[in-house]
Amino acid sequence: MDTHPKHLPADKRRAVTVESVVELAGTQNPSKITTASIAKHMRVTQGALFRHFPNKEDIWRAVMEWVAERLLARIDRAAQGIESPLAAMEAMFMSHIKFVAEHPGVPRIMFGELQRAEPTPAKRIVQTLIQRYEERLQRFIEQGKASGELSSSLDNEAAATLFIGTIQGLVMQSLLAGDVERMRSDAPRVFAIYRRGIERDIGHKTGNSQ
Amino acid sequence: MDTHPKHLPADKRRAVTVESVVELAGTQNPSKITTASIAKHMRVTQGALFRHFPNKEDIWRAVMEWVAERLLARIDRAAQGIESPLAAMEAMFMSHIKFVAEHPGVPRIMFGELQRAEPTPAKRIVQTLIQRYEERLQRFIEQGKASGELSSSLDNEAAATLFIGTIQGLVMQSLLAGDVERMRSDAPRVFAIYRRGIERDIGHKTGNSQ
DNA sequence: ATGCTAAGATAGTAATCAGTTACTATCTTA
DNA sequence: TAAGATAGTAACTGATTACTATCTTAGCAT
Repeated sequence: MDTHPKHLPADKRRAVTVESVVELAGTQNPSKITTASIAKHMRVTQGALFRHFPNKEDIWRAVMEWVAERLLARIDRAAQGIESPLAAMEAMFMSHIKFVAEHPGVPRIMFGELQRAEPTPAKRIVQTLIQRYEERLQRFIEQGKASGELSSSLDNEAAATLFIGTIQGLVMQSLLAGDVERMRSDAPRVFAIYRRGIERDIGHKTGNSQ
Repeated sequence: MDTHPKHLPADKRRAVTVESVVELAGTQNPSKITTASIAKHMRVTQGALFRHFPNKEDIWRAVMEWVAERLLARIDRAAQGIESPLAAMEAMFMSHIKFVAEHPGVPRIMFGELQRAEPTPAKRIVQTLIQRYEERLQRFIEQGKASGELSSSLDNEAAATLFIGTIQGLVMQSLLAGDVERMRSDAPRVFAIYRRGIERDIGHKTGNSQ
């Protein structure tokens, strides 16, 4: 069981490359990831990368596809089979956080990509990812309104924006602190406030009696 | 009135440099800002920059100081003289958004700096900025609880995290869309949900009667 | 006017980057 | 088992980077 066979079929090698980039992004600024550092991480010479990718931009495109695919699959699986729309949204939220905690490089990559002014292929993919994410959210929000779980006066778009923004903010804060675990522990507490902001306002017990 | 005098006193030149970087970051990836591009933007040769800054890192440090100073001043001024803690928080929120909309380079710079793994001087400054920001929020949250505007069962830390996260998410979305104006128009709608999440739950009219 | 000095211009440097080239090793299959 | 296809290596190239050494001048005090 050699863990580092010299020769790999092209598709395997491409997969290894993408995973290497995701791993590297977990410990360093994505814009500082060079083809040389990627190659070193996967124990291959720098030139070998260009046997499998026409250029570096295409490596980033492949990375973003990997991310988008996995993330959407995770949140879809998390929400699957849950009756309550609000509970489904919570499951989406938590699974998203879990995914990011497992791959700390992912938010770095996404934030980095969104910085770009020019519309790179990778940026395109992030944009459609968020678009699809919002579609899913909108559906749950509609259902939630219909079922009476969510406030009927709720601003759908704003609610979706805030959902994603909440995650982004949470992730950003833990990147800042350099503490991935904080993200996990803060997630339920922060979602509780978001939840309170969108749900129908019956059943709250504020306990404020002053 | 020559707008481009050849020689400037050192402090003026440093100020011009910082402003140039902020402007450049408004239209391009901060990590792609080179000393040459900064110099070109301010109509000076590249080498001239190093008469006023020992190295590039120190330019970024100066930029971050500029940002931190201005942003804190703006949100403090916005909240000044407002009785209601909740209203003060709303004013902080809106002035922050306004500041970012005026300087689209600022979030790019901050996000970019937070990406860094190594603790650069500039990153340090962002960290203390957010720390001070949170202090101010905590104060308003405490006051809000005391005055009965905010839910007494509110999780202070989570509320502060979400406040900042909400802004970050909002800004990120508009960076993504490449539309700064969207940020301005979405801000009140998104804040409304956040507000609902933290305030005491009397007086809501959901209108949900199904 | 004159001389001094801070600010800028000019023209470099070494390091690093993505991408290329000529060649070699390994796998596959007829 | 020979031959073609695939994957990898080593060394390189031109472009770009932050930074520097040396020369020039603008603008000020006297």
